[in-house]
Amino acid sequence: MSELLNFNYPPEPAVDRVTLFADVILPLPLPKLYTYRIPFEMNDEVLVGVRVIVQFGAKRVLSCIVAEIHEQAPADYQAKYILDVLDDTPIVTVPQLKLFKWIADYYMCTLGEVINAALPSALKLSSESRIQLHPHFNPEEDDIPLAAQEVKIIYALQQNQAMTFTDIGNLLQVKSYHKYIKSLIQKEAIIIYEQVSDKFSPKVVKKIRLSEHFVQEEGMLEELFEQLTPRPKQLDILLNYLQKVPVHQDVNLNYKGIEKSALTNNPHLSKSSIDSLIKKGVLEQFDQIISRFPVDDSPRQLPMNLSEHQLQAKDEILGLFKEKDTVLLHGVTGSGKTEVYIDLIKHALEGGGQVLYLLPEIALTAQIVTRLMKVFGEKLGVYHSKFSDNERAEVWQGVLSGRFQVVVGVRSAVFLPFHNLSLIIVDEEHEASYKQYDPAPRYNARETALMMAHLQGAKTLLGSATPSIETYYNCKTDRWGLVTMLKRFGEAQLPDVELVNTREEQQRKTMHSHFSSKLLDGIEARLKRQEQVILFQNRRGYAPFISCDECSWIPKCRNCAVSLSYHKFSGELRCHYCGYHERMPSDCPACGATTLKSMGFGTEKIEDDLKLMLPSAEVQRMDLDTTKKKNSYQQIIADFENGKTNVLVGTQMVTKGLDFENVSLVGILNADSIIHFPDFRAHERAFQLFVQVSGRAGRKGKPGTVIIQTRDPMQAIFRKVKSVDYEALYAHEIEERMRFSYPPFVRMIKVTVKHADERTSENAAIVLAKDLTDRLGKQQVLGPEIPYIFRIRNLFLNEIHIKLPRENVNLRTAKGQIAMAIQQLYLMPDFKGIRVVADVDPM
DNA sequence: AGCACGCCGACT
DNA sequence: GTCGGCGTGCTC
Repeated sequence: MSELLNFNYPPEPAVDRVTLFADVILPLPLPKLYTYRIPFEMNDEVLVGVRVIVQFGAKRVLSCIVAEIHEQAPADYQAKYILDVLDDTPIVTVPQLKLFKWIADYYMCTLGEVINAALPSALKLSSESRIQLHPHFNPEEDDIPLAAQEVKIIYALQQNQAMTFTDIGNLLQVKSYHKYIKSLIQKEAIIIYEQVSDKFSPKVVKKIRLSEHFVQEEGMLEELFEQLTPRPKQLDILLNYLQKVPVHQDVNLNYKGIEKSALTNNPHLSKSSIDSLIKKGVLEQFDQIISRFPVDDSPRQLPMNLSEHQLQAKDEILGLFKEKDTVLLHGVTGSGKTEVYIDLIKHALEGGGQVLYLLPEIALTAQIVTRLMKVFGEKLGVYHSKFSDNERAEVWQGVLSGRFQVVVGVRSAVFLPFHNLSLIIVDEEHEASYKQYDPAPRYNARETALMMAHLQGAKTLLGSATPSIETYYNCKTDRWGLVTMLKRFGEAQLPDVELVNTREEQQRKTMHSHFSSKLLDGIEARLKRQEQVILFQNRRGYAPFISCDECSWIPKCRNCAVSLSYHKFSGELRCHYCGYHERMPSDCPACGATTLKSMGFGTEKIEDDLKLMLPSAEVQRMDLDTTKKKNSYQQIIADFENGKTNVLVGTQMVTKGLDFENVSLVGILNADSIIHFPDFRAHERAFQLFVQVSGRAGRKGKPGTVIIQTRDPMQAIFRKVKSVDYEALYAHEIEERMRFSYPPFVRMIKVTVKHADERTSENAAIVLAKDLTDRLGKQQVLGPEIPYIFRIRNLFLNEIHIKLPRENVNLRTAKGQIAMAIQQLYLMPDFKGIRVVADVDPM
């Protein structure tokens, strides 16, 4: 038949029903994808990126993400059918799937682990076994002998329709309730089924509006008034509604209606009369999905004016973006980087793209969110780890739908379903907290952001006052662009850094507990002048350990190779690695002496000592222990901001992003513990930390003072801190990194071998290291060595460090070799129960 | 990750 | 004799 003739016929019905298969990512740590068959009727609904429900194994029903659709029937097994499709449109985008694949490859984990970390659990479905009465079972009539416990279960099921196993367990209050369930199944009194439920529930409000014909047709309202005259209450409601929604002015207002509660909270208007109006068909009730995030309706801030320096920085950045994908904005604390970011975000939005603004957790404060809200209003999504799961799911949906054009978020915000990114900002890019340490995926959000930008053709702006050596190296070698802002905003001066030799003060006996006389005098002087003080101590708790004066006994964790920290407030000894805790003993369990003394010091002791020495001071502590509750962090900040507290003692938390105008002194209690940390990044971190803390001192005209307590003020790093000489630090560090082969000259992978038995762990690590050496070469493999903390959660640790040269090594091949070596180890009968974890680019 | 199948100790 | 402990292995 010629094509011309065909032209007159309607299109053929789809007789050729294609058999399609879907490869899905299960939210489990499994190395590969699983292939399911798509039922014909779902051919159009199953798309890459939607969630589908499948049966996995004999019982389990799981929701998973479709990664690929094809016609290739599996050769060696019968594919099961997909049971259901959950989404009309994909909830994971194609560029996202590419990114997840990259994360799994690069960080040596499974796609399932990435999906698990990425999806808010409200979007993950859970299957729970449910128990209900057997449909043919009638407890009143059927005469089946039942045990007393079984009767109890049947009775409860009559009340509840369906129960879970845990419900039954709670009901019977015995451990071995399974046998009763089993027995009841046998007696055909109950059945078990799987239920998958969507946990995400949008927040809705009940709203009401007038039924349409009353507003659409002339004269209907007048008629209604007459009708309702004998019903004064109902008339009242109608009048009230019309007052709030002036339909006569604009008919369209009716469509939006008003919240039902807006009428019922008036004592004269009762819910029942509203309901009867609904019944009559005068009003109609409808649900509206509303945002869990309060929308800031306050007028948009006037366009802010960038300072000359900020404007210049912005222009430079935009200029560099023309040739380079990544630019570092090196701006000292207080140089006003945030305004530059905001301006760039606006610029990107005008171009129609999405923007992701990443911040470390401690820097994502209410202050910054409020500020961004003022500028971007409803377009801004916030993604914070303290948010509830529903809130996170809502941001996810909002990014998908395009409601949120800008997202400000923490590390995990890199997982959001962007599909049209044009700019990513990674503020405080040097922060170690961008790296997830445990569990997998052990990803670095900065690197992940760079890859995402690459995949979506977006630009990345990294920002820091103290860039990481790796980042700066990339700028120095011209891979990335560099823009500097080294002037403090408003000509604020650099703080004056004073070093105090605590060794000398100790000899002169002028130390008061852990305070040098200089620091203590400094604090007192500020208090007199009504100024505020921040004290930094990089250790929480009261004391890192306690010791008996008589017999030198030191309490240790029973699960980890660490001493227990003393937390005075709770009267406990705590392990900071596994959370084990016990009551602080009153006398020594070893010798019975009552001479237990705390050794060293943490934030809690600083707070305590200070309260004793300066009773008039209002001291507040800010660390992991005081900020666990949802709003406690905000409260502490607020109290300090409005002057309720004069001295803030804290860990890392006090170093980030907080701008207090009245702080004129910052004290660093024990600089040495930070400088002498056994790690190749110790100096870099110490510099970053000291400079960041110092940045809290003196703003807006008041030059601040920083007092650093150390046993050796001659250490070179202090000169660099004093003059905030980043270049000097970089020059020194990069030289060391080159000489001793550390990043950025090599890529590092830390392989940790864990086992409950010390010898097994050690032997396995030796065998693994040998295998790795054979595969990768002698130069590349270091160790195994026993880490400083050699036992955590009852597992003995051994570490192997792998250094892969940047050039001439195929990273992918090398990782494949490492994965194979680990697989090989797992197969050895001697090492049953061994756990091996690979951490790529460890921090 | 779960859950099933499978092989050895303390109880109805 | 059974219930039940958790070791190993598989899940499209």
